[in-house]
Amino acid sequence: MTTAISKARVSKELIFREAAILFQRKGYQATSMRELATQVGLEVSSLYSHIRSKQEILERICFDNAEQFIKGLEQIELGICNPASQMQDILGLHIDRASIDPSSITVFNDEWRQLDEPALTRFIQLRKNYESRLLFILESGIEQGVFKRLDPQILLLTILSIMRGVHHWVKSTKSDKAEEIKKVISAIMLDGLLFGK
Amino acid sequence: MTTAISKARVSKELIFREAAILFQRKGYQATSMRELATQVGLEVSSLYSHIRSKQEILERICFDNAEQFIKGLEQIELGICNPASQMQDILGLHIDRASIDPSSITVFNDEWRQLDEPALTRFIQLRKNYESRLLFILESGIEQGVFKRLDPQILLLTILSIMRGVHHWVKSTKSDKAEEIKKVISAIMLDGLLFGK
DNA sequence: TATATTTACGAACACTTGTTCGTAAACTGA
DNA sequence: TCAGTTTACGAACAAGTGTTCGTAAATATA
Repeated sequence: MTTAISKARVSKELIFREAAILFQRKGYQATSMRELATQVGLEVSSLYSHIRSKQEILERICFDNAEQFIKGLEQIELGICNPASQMQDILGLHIDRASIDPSSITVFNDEWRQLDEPALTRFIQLRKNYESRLLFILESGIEQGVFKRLDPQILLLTILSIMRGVHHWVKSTKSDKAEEIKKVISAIMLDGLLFGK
Repeated sequence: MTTAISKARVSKELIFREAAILFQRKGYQATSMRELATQVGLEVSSLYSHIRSKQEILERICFDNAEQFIKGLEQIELGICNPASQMQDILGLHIDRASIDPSSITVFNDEWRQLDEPALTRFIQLRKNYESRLLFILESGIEQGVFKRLDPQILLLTILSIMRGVHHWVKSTKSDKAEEIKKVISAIMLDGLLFGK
């Protein structure tokens, strides 16, 4: 009867993807569902045919990424028990993930505080667990004499800081040179940094 | 006539201090003026006897810190023109400021995106200027053969990442060991990092 | 084809947001 | 003491928030 213009239907995935981009640009709180709707090409209320709530989007982004990192770490832990190469692999893991999906990672890094309870506590728990496993590798490396004898806690935080920053310069460096970045950071972190030649 | 219970009057400074703490904990957008009011011990409307707007608070926090860093950098630039010691001083500058006022620095680092125009553009401009001056020091160091010949852009971003993370572990490390942190990070950044002995 | 399920919509709701206004109290300086 | 200024308050406002609901169209299933 009416002209049958087939409206391009929208997938759940698209919503999460666009949400990640908006959350990255403006932050979770500053992004409205109406904004997300127009970005996706829907009316606000239509979003709720796909998702339960705004929080659900944030939770999915955060915990999906958490899962990826945990799985990656498990692989590394099961590999050769060599702290130096393990650390290098962990660097690679973070840089790769930041390259693959920068906006999602940014939300994971910066917006997890906006999680409601009980998700927030659960997330922090995962994070703590992940970090303590990194700490273990660092301590092992120190004990084995392969890492310098520095405060492992501070070492850990330094490394995490660098990794939390990777997504920033995935964008600011022109080409898609994840490999280049990996090389430079490894050079800085492992081989020694600036000084000398 | 009535019982003269003197209401403890509130200073502008207190408002900015408490705001920084709240903005740090929950983010700028997630912090309401009503929340800030009760934290300060006032009713909402009373806040506006002291400040013009919520944005003004954020602007002041961001630009005050920017000014501090710029002034600090100027001092360093005017000092001995030795890239290695200059970098060390810059590390010290960031660590000191993060130790002195962690919440303010956190807002400066993480919440500046919530600035409205035209403050946002102005802030980004300041930041760009600051970073390009750091880049210059790095490039000088490379040219003089005192830094390794690595992509200075990536070097810069790595260093900035570390500094953006400092405020996190000022809290998580027990004692107030800014000096200890300075030593470890310098060791990592300048002398060489993990490997070897 | 007819039926059931998924997706899209407009309107509305209850609530929170930052901010303003008029006014009264508290303080300051003479 | 009195005038003038600063500070605090309650009430209210307009705008924006996430979300719900009933319904209709589109798609899938049979």
